[in-house]
Amino acid sequence: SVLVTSVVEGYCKAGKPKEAMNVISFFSLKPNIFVYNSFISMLCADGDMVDASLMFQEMFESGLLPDCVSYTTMIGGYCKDPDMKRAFQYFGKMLKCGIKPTVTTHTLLIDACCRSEDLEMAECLFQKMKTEGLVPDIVTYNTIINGYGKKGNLHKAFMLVDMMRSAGISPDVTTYNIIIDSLIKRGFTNEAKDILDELVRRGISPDMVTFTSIIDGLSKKGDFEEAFLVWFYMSEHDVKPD
RNA sequence: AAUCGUUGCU
Repeated sequence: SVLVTSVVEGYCKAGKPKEAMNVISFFSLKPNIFVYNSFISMLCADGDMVDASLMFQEMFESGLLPDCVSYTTMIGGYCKDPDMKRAFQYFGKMLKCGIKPTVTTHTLLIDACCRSEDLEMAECLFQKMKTEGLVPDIVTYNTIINGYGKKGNLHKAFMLVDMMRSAGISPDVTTYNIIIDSLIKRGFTNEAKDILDELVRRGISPDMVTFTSIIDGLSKKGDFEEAFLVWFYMSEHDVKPD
């Protein structure tokens, strides 16, 4: 069993989840739900939704009922694909099975809707989750702020920052990075700098993402001197790498 | 203990 574990681990680390699962079934071992979810997650990360859905089905047929994480993982896989039709199919399936989608499930779908430029659907999910008694967290807010920001609707993005504050959630470095990147990509360089100042004033440390976002934006604008100054500022201060 | 969601460049 120690041997099996290490062989399975080896296959997983080598990025071969299918082979690892074959080893498990060869020894007629019954994976539990955590093992199944981990494997489904690996396949989804690989973009292999064919095998992910096969494994989801296999889990079902072996008598293990997929849980919220199983469904959310599958939805996440299809959102990345992106195959929103199937993503929403799984969303419907989990509702039908009486499994309550979580904040994570909704955030995942909101993010995918934003990426497919369907801000209406994103907004709809955002409203719906609240009526179901779910409380959007900082990731949900950052996700939808990013959706509006990237689309150039900065007014709405700032409104959502206010909304999250009223909900008692303080914007974090990711929130600021999203706003700064959205501004700079639309050419609002000075406004982006103001936000950078605000971030520092609030005691948040800018990170690598903050600066690469600014430097990239300035370079694409052809403002290499400014870009260099920011780079210089960055090397003078201790910027946390990821 | 171990499985799902958000920001830049590449």
